[in-house]
Amino acid sequence: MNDQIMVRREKMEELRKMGIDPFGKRFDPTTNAQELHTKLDEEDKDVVNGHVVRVVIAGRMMSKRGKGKVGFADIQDRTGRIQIYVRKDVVGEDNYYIFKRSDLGDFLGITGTMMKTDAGELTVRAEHVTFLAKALRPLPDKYHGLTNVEQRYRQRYLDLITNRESYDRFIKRSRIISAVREFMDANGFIEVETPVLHNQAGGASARPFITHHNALDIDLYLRIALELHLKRLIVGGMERVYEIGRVFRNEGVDTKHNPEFTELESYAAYFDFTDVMDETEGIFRYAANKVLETGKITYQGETVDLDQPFKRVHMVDAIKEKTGVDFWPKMSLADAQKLADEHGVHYESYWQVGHIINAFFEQFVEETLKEPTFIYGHPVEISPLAKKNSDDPRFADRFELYILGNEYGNAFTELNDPIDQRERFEAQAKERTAGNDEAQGIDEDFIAALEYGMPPTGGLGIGIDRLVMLLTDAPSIRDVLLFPTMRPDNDDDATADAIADLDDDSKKK
RNA sequence: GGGUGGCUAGCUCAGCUGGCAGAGCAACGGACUCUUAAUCCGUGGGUCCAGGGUUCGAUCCCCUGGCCACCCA
Repeated sequence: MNDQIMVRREKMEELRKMGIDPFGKRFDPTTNAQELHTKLDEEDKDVVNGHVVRVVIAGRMMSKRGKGKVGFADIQDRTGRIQIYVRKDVVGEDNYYIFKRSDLGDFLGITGTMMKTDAGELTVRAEHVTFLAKALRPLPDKYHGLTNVEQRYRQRYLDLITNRESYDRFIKRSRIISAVREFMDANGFIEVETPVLHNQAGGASARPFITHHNALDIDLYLRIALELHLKRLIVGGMERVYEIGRVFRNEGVDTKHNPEFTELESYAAYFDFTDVMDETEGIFRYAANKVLETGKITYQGETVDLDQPFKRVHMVDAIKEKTGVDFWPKMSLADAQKLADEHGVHYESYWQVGHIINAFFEQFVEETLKEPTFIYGHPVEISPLAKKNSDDPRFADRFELYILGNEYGNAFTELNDPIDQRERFEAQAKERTAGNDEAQGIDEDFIAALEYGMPPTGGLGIGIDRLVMLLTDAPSIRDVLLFPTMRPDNDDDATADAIADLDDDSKKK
């Protein structure tokens, strides 16, 4: 315990002795910082000072400038900051003492009247200061804020207190998600909730987290996608459904990936993937305009106009344009492997032609797609849940949305032929055996659902975190996650982990 | 998985070629009735990420480990 913490504890006891609860009780603010600034910032000093406007505000004291018998402080609430002015001759000796002894970080309630200072700053002239809660630990530097990246993630509350741009970004995140819901609701979709615990991980290519249910004595998987349950609801006749939910993928962590993240998935009966393109454009455009009040955005120094129609390009055409390699002619696996060798594209033994086409796309095209672009016509081999194109069954009626080289969405005309679906699952199972541990298994219950009949359907998945990054100009996914996944930093935890690792090792043996 | 960088007071950061651990903010005491990164005078505050090694002597050099960030695959 350092000196500052000890001093604050002493002050806490001092308050108790004065009959003041250092952790306070219910308080009734009548307004907030933003409302006051909006109403009065533009008014002349004489006008503000000439009228008695009584207000009650509450918040955390962020800075304090005192003279002997008069002091100023900045109070921060959820809407911003407002200065207060406390005079000993106004609030009285005891009350002034409480103000004077309060620390940065303490919560105060102020009853007073509005004024403007000589410098023109809107200020609450206190008539009384109510002590609301003691901060027993000192806040980060009032000027620099908290800059230590690790600490900002581990102790997000400190980041939120001291770094307003971070606070505002999370407010925007909330508004973006609300806007997405508004758009979906307005288009006749209903929001549903499907299980997080799955008997079988499916709907995407990813390694799942495994957990265990004690009473049933079964292993369960945390979902890696929402897809297969939502499509069961289309079978059930709900016609337009969406879910915004957390999915979990047991893979690495970097600036674009967190083990748990938020996905929007929607399914609409009688849509095909071109309708879903329209839907996707609508979501992006609506969210941007609703939250940013413009479709023209800047992300990491690059500008994008979401109000313009998004480009629509077939994957094979995009590859041809960038590399000159033409995958339209029918070719054998050996032909494709030769092309891959010539262009330095790595491939696995179990890959088919389609996998190689996709690898060309990822290696040569993806990062060049700056303008919002729907890349469609993915190879069937990497699209086990998408319907084949009726003119060219090598490709699926599927698209991904790219903006500034990053992927934001994945969608297709859903495969509703249960016979074909079984074959696709079997191909996945074969890949799994061949060494792809991200390939899916065969979901018999899902196939059974399809056998009862699913209407032609268009489905969509959008990474909400990526969307929030784009709209809030955040360089890392961790900047839009309140509590990103972190290793424990506690020594005791580290020891516990080490022991757990030893246990795992002994089990393997 | 590989590479690079970071970890020093509550926070933000210095710390030279290896020679008594530093500043600003914050805190404490004092002065000050329109300040605003308040000012002025004074004071206290350290597991230099951890462990080992080299050395008369290590925040600094070496090794091992931890956590974080960035880049690459």
